Amino acid sequence: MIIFKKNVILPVFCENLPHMLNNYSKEDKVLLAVDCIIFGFDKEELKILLIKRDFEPEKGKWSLMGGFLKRNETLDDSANRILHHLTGFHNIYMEQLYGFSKVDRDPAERTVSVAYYALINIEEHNQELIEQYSARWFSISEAPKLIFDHDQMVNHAIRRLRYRTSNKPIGFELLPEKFTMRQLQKLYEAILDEELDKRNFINKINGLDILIKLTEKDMSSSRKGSFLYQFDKEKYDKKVEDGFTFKI
Amino acid sequence: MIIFKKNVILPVFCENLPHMLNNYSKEDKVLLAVDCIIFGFDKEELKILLIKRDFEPEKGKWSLMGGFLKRNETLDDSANRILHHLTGFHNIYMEQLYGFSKVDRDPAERTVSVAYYALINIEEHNQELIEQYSARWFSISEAPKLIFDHDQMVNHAIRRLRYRTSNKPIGFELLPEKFTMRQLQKLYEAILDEELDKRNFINKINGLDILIKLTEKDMSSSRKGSFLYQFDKEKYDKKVEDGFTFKI
DNA sequence: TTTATAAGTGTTATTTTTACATTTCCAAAT
DNA sequence: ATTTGGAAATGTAAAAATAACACTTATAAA
Repeated sequence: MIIFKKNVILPVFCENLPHMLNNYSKEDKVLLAVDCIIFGFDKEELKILLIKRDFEPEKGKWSLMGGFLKRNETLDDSANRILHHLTGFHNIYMEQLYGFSKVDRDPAERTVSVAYYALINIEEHNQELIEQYSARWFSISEAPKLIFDHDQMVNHAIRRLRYRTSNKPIGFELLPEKFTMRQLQKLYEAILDEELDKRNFINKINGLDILIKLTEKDMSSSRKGSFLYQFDKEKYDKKVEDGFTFKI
Repeated sequence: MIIFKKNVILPVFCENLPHMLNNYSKEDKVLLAVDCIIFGFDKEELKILLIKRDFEPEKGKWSLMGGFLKRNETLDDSANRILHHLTGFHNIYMEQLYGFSKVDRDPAERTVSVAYYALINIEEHNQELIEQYSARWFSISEAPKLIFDHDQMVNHAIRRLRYRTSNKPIGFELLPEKFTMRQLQKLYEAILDEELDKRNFINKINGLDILIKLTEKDMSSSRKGSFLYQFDKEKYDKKVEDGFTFKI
């Protein structure tokens, strides 16, 4: 709905003051895209899920999964919808990143894209959907060049992910429900791109007191076997409420 | 420019795959607003610059300064343009914050707004322009309720500003060229909303080695007078290059 | 029974952060 | 000329957080 004003004296500078007059009709509209950087973690590597374009423009090139904002949805809704299409899941951990707006970023039409990043348990994706979209997991270091400004988006997402480790226990979103300390450490090493000391890491994690140690062991990686842990979301939430910050 | 595809067999799921077919013409377009949280620092308080709407809807209410993205500009361009209108200055320190997209956030029309925050030296604004826009500086604690989701934007900006102190010497953007240690400390106290120990603060700042101590003194606040300092951007830039982080 | 291998475990040194009180300088008043 | 008032300037010691470091244990497979 567009409202037109009556009986208003327009000073000269008013055409530059859209918030002062709701003559929205004169304003340019744009396509608003939402592109998702989907992170997964596989054994020792941080990966991203990319889709292959099989049409022009940029046919045969790899790209982030994306879509356009619809009139009746929020950006979060849109990102959720896009993630659901590719993975089959709802309630994926997801965060808005940044708006990319170079005028010619998409050669087909003026488009502004808001990038989101998402964290998923790589074991849980829907293989069928992924095939439908010609999607593939790439480790960060081996990912191909992407279309448009998608590489820039990925770099932005990695930086954000790295920073987020100091605020939120995002790592747990990327692991299966039950995991070993070694897996958790490898994940943090992958995200932070640095090696961590095993004892210091375990001490710090235990100090946070947000893990449940199970009696169950994972026997696949050694003869001794390693205990499995679970993330205790309840304990974590209580701690966050009391104003605590998660820091590795 | 919109490109229509020919001779393409459309699988059933293709309408949900805009990146797979550039049939952009079917997609909804939206108005993209840019709203600016303009911070200033006055003596002991962090302030924001607000404008008063003198028209419907939301006549008489206070709001952030904003505008709409034009077809041929980036979001940064747009924010710069808006800031220039209100202050008369170019090259204002500015950062993109977040995209706000509640479907009915603007009752007049579907609008997505990308918020920016900016830091300006409060002594340097253009009084004439500010009067033209019925603008006023408010201390954060005394700011009126704002229209739409602008309060949410301001809160977001304060959080970001607080975080940025640990990365960037943003404080200096808010001060006059020459300033006293006390002013700098008061500013950080205002941003972080906590009292800091004078000696520890000075030790830390001096440890960063990015200030030039002038021989000149400010005599307005005491009989002894206090030395004035200048931010040494060159030294700072060199340090950033060597991978250093600024932390108070 | 032996062996091979990753899992598990604490202490000390170093660095960073916090807490804290006295002296100095100068303009204004006398 | 002397005194006075008040903010500016300054350093050290205790506490906390972080970083460095190596041996023992549990188990399956040989």
